[in-house]
Amino acid sequence: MTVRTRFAPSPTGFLHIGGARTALFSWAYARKFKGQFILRIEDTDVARSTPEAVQAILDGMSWLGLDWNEGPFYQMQRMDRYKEIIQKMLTEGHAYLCYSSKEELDALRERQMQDGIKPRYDGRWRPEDGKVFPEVPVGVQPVIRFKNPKAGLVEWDDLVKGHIAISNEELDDLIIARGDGTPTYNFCVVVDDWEMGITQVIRGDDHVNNTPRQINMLKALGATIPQYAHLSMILGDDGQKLSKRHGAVSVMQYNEDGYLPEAILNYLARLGWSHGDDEIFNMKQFCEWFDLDHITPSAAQFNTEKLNWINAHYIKQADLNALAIDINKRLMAKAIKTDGGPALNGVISLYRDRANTLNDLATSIEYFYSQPIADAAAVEKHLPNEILPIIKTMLAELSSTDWTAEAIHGVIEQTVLKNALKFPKVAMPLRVMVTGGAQSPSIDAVMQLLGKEETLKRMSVFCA
RNA sequence: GUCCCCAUCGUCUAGAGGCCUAGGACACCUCCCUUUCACGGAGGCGACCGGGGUUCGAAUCCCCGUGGGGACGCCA
Repeated sequence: MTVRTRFAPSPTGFLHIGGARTALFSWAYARKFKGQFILRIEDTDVARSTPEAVQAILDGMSWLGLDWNEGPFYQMQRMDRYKEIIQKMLTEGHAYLCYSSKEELDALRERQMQDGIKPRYDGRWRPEDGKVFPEVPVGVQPVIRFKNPKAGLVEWDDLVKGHIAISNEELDDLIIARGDGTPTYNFCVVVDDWEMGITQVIRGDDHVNNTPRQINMLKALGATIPQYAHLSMILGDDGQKLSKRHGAVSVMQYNEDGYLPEAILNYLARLGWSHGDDEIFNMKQFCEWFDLDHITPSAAQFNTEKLNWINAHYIKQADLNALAIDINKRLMAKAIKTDGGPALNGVISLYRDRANTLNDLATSIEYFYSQPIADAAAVEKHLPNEILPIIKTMLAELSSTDWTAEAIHGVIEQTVLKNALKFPKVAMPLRVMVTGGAQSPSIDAVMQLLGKEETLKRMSVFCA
């Protein structure tokens, strides 16, 4: 049987890191088995779903390069089909009308909590032999409930967590259609997973408790039951749960922050899944290696430090021209123009090994394209007055030097020799004058790239 | 409260009864390289939640405890 997996986000917000990993794993599983990956938008919560969120999810997926074979399917467009099936369940006795009001149910729930039992619907409108029902209240739009089996065990072999069994006594008759007739999540998932022929449902841990209900509905419908794989959640950097209020950010934020999609993907792949000691691998490799057997059942804490390390790795590997285009954009966003300045490719080559993010990289090379503001502490430390005469002499010598790194290096070395100094005594003042700070790659390489005119100009400012 | 799940270095993880005096990676520390800072290289620090079993032998299997998490919506 062909593997068919799906990613089924609800468009109530952006694609965050947890959703991205779920999508990645579902995608990789389908790719590994040459199957299909399906994207389905679960937008039945009309009040909270927005077209902006749909777009944000699509953007996130495409930035990461997670492509799908079918869809996106929108559940709101499948209303007719859901209603048809609900009608069928009603006729077949798998579902029934319930006239309990929300207030009534809230009160029930509260009482049950107080009594220390699991809150659940008590089945007051559930049709049973010889049962006498209360009078049907007027003006109440009934909801439709699934008639869950009362006894027995629901069990499945979770591909991540192993065998799980839950007693039907723990389950109540869940609502499958609201008062206004729109079907609810648990029902739509069941119908869609069934009709879309999903073979492996790979989703978040928070759905474990929905699984037995879904299996019961699948059984009532005579549907094939897919395999389930429940992924543990991703905790924030601080070990706390990610939520809208705390730490959950859009994957697109990582784009803005200067992370490469390859790095995010590679990092996410290793969060909760492993292949021996392998740390760095591309998506082609990942799709070959990926399996559900090596997924950790416990929650994983997000670690930005490690992400940074992986990102730095991919920056070193990245195509130089692509890097230049990206960095140029980031500089432009800060109103720094690179045309007319030193060639970006050269500058980036000099700096790419030192950056954790593209933003770091962009920031570190800003001084090539705009006047640096000299760091006062660095000036104080590396530019003592007694060095100025030496700098002046060097300035004169440099103005008649061929502008190659070797020639520049030669001038510095001669100066060092003539004045019986250590190399840094001359290199550091130059670094501060030219870059504005005390850290940079080889100063001769920097000066060469910056250009003769600009370098001498920056030096003379300090010699005035 | 009830049900379900989880538990190896600070973090991500390897580990499917002997290969484990527990391996790798990030971070941290030391040294080397060096023109500063990085990069890179070489070392180092650092963990099987506790208690009972099972077994010749347990990080690995079982039970209990403890701790953490999730679910209990006319949300998904």
